[in-house]
Amino acid sequence: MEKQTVTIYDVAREAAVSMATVSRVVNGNPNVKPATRKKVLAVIERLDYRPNAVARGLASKRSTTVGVIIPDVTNIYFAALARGIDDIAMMYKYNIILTNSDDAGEQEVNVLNTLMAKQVDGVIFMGNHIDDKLRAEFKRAKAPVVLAGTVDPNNETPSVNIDYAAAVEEVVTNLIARGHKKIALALGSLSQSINAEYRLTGYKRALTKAKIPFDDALVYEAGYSYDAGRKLQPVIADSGATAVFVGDDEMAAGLINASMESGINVPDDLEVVTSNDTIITQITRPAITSITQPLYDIGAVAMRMLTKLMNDKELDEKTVTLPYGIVRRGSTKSAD
Amino acid sequence: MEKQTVTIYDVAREAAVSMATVSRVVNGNPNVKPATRKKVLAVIERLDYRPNAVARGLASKRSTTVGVIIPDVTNIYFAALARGIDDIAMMYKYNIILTNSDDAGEQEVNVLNTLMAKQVDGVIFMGNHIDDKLRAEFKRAKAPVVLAGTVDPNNETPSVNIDYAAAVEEVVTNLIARGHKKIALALGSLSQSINAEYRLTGYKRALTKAKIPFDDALVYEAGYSYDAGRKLQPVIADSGATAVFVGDDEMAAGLINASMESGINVPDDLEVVTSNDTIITQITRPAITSITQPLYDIGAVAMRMLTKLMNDKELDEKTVTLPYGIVRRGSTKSAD
DNA sequence: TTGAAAGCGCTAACAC
DNA sequence: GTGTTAGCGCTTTCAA
Repeated sequence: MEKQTVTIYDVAREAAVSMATVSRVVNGNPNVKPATRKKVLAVIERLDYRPNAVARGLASKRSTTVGVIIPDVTNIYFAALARGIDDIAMMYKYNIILTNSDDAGEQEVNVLNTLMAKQVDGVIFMGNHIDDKLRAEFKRAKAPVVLAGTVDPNNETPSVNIDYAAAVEEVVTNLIARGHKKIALALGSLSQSINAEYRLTGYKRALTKAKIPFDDALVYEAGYSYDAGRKLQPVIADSGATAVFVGDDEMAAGLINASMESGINVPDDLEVVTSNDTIITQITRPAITSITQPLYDIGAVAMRMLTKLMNDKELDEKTVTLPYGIVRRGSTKSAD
Repeated sequence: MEKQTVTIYDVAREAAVSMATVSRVVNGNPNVKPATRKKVLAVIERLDYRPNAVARGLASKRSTTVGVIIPDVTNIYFAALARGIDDIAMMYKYNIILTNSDDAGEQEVNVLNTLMAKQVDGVIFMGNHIDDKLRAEFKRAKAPVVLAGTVDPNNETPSVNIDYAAAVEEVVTNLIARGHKKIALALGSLSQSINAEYRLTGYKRALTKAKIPFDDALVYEAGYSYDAGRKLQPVIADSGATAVFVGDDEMAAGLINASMESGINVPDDLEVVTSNDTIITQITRPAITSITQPLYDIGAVAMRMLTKLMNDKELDEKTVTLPYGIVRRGSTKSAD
């Protein structure tokens, strides 16, 4: 299996120039006489020389790879961000080391450390919660970190998001306007700040505006999965809620399917609104009214910010808030 | 932003041992006196020393990273494989450089080359088609390549798959047994061998067994997307087909939703069977009968094979065929 | 415009 | 059990 490898030194010898010159032509340095460049290029071609990025990384202290920490590639929401990240990374000649963290703090720290060991030039972090431990690691890291679709309540780390609180507030306000008094909130764990500090906040703001008392019995912590949604359905049915805002599309799909199966009509008996506008929202019947987010762009913008940081440029704004929307589909009754 | 970096040399000096000894304890080499090890470990702790994986890679010629080429992370099917790959990689202390190829030959070749430049120890390739150009690159690569969920008709590259032809044959045979004579085949491009040489083959075998003449007007090349499925629906409706086998779950979902909306009942007027048993198949109404594949395991097994190859071990079998199943859901009529 | 030479931080013989 | 010494393949001053 061992194939001999041709190095910059071989090229230099064959072309009768120095390694430095070869390095210059490989790196597009303009200070090379066209004739020399041509000669070197010919030898490179003939020898099929491929620069060794690892050696280059060691010498230059830049690996041209960035780490991406994702809860789970299999999660449609985060996968969409990842695609935006990779496209922009590629555009800037970076590669992505992708690692799943399962949203587990310990794993996130481990992964971050192995990424640093691999000398990534930067890191994009996606997750549902950032605790002090993680924040400390970000600070300690010698490469910049940008959050994508991930909130840091302390606002210490640059990030790209939508205004989750405002979006939820708008959704719930719409629901209230249509007469709902008991609106359930189906979220992931409240230990995650996106839920506890943003979605819940938006929800409460809407209630307050409408002078509806907050009832924490209507707030449910479940998992972000289809089955979690199904399991939650009877619980929500018992609560007497007539509408529900859900934090994850798959969960919303499970909730809707289970409702319809048990004779609870969506939207007549229960209106459902979800969060991420993934393809799931179009596939269910009824289709799901959802907050819309520029998923791809969240990733893309985060990666753009990271490239700036990696080149020691200043960020125009540390916290980028992209616009959200709300798209009405069959899971809610038509506008009033 | 520059943080000074502590090297193996610093540790050696502080611990009053040689670099070699530090290297040994870092790498768990047993040939170190416990007392020495302890002393070194203490210094490592105190200095917060982190080995530089790039330097290690250059010196040892092993980067402990593998390249993963995926058509699109956003594709639920491939994402599921990717998760299996990453989990096993992590288990073996490898990291994954993930790159999207959009199934485009040229991009696949580029990406493969940059992965090789980064000195990956191996590559997992996922895609819908392998042409001669790509095969040549695989051969030329100095790191082993394993295909996951991807067929090489020439069988030159190690791979992990299910028996697509047999699965489709079984599906179509079942359909025929229930009285269908006109069964459509909704696939991706026939230039992709998984379609042209496997699914189509299985389809034809089933027809032949039942002495039903093959009609290529019933074979449709569409895209692997929800919208492609929707667009295909009227075409299939016009064909007079009473059943259809679909090559992608999202496409099947689009086909089903569009059918129901235009008054064609699934499964009464049109039975639908799909290929990948992703979560999509449970979300639609009716839910979709599907071939089941051990998605995660396809990735996991491929990665296991790759670890063997990377350690110059022999493969028990070059082509691994994992078992498939068929799960009946609402998009087909109940068993006869 | 080009070359010489000194590393980058680590591993891997080899010697002791 | 431990140290010495070459590199790994490249970038990057510094001189020329």
